[in-house]
Amino acid sequence: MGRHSCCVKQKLRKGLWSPDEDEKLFNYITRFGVGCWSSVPKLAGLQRCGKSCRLRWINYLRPDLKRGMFSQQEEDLITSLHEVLGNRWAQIAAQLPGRTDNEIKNLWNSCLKKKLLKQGIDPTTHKPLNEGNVKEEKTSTESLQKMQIPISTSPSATPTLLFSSQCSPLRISDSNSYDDGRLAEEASREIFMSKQVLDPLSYYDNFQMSVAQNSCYGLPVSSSYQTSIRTLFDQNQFGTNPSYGFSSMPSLTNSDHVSVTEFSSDNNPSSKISSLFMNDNNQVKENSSNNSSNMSIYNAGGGGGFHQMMENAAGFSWDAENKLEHSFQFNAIKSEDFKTCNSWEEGQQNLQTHGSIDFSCYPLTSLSEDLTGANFDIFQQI
DNA sequence: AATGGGTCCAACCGCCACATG
DNA sequence: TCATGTGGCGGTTGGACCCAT
Repeated sequence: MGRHSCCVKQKLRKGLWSPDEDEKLFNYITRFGVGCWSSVPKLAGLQRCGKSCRLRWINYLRPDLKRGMFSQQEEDLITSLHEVLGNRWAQIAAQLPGRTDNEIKNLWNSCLKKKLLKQGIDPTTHKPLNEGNVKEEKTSTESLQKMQIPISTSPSATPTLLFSSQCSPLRISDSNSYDDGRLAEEASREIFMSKQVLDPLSYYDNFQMSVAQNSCYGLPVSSSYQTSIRTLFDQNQFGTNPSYGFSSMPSLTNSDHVSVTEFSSDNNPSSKISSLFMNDNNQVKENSSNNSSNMSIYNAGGGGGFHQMMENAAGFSWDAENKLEHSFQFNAIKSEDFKTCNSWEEGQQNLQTHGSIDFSCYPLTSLSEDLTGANFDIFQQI
């Protein structure tokens, strides 16, 4: 137990991934998706265990990753979420589109913890250090109760975290069971702590109302924090495009488009990939279809989301001699090629038929897998 | 220039939960 | 019901990098 059987096999590489390995994995996943991670290394020609491949994809190669520094707003959000959720990094990451649990965990351990300590706040209890030992046991549950967040250990459900439009208390929706408007506290407390899913559509719609009521997560929110969150959402442009449904693949703002263009004009190999994507994308008809897969969402709203993905893809930090430029074989993706598919197999079929990538059919991970499902439902309903 | 300490982060490890036969 | 395989998560670590001396 513990060590996966695939890891026991001999001659499996460990340690840092080479650009060549990244390339193989990326090419494989983008072409065929992921059916079973344990079979990926073999099929992709990698001397790695499936677990390692999965981690690499999740934490580094996935196109919807937001790379770069954390904004102050993101840090604030992480701190707030940590106060409520503790070290449940995957759940925290689910609230931060494009960020991985590993990334957030690292940020917490290297920066945020220290920041709080400097401010005289116990990073574990989020109480002033001199009060840290007092009523420590109450902290987490109190916060949860204030926020009307159900406490649970059940891992089965995948509810959606919503800002209520009617009132500040948090509501939980698993998109099936709780859409009758019951308050979270009426719903099972078994759910939220086990797994929460951000429903970006409801999230933003309702967020606006919550902000108007000076509340967030059912708690009073300072104006500065509201501003922070507001900015965070603005950055992700949820509000400007009704087609947005995949929060882990945020859109670019107009300025982002400019930056992409500029970025593409230099001689950076990565930017050449970006340029390649941009060229492909320029051929894409900008007709967003709401009855579409998540991938098609990239095309929605002037292609912002698609650009974001491409920018992120271009943002792979290959070393100076990276071979992406000539070795990655991305297929031109046309919007009409994107069909809603209900299974991985179907996605494979589409892939073979259209030669395009449909990420909605890919098993995603802690950050986005739930979003995928949630948003898929949303788009089916629209 | 060499080196030692600190920081950061990608990746690994160990465990748990769940699915399947 | 049990054994086994796999995915997912949080904790930990090793090495690359940075900076002061």
